[in-house]
Amino acid sequence: MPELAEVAFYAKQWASLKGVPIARVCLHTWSRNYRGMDARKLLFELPGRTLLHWQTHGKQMLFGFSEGLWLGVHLGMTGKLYEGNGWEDPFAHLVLSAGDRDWVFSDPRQFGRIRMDINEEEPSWWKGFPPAILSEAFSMDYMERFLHRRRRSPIKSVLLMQECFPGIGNWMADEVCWRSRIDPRRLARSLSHEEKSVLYRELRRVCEQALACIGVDYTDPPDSWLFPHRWRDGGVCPKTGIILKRENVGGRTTCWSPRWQR
DNA sequence: CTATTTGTTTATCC
DNA sequence: AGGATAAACAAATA
Repeated sequence: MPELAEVAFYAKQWASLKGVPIARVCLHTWSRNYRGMDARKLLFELPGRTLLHWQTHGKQMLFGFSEGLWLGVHLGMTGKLYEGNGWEDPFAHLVLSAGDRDWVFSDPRQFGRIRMDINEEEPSWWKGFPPAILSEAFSMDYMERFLHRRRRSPIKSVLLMQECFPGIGNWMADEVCWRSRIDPRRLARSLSHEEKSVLYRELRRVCEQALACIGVDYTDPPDSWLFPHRWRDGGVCPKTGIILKRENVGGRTTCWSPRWQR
């Protein structure tokens, strides 16, 4: 379930690998997680190297190892990173070991992606990402221009486009629409300037607040959010007490509060 | 057995 | 050309 805050959390789970030279690497070369690369390269290149630093951008992660090795990780739909016993996990697809400790990438559905580069500089695919939602460059004006370009799509679908909203996924998009009191099915062009400005504000607040709970220790957001109610059968809007509605919007199941969101 | 899943890429159609 | 939409990917769970 990794979106912005979950990705921030999972990236931190490998922080304890920092400064520990990798002794052994285990993986399945056939795994779909390695599409576009030769997984055997990891077996040759990773042992002996040390994690120096890491960063995230939206749902993307980049781990920088000694002597210019970069490991890119995307968690897809069901990926996770953790420190623990890799042998106990039937879906472990990459296990880095040192002493008796394992750092594991696990992903049952294999929609995630691992990539490796050897280069002094950060790999080229890492550069040229759109501005992070919480950065200075992500201005109201910038967001409005994108909404105009995507004016014929439902606002829910627009929020899921990583080219403008890096890190936003299904639950965050629903949360932002709910807080902004906007019906997720509405086309982007139907939003007034006032509504866009509420959307902009709530978008940034959801990112900030999700990073402060899920991003820190995976604590669920409180019951005052849509989050804990949206998948529950018979779930009720915390604002109105009315039963939440669920419907497919732009190919994704979407949850909203009928009277509350217009 | 069927439908569903918090993501992305590709094909197809407009 | 650029944009919208649906399907595909894999495997668990209800």
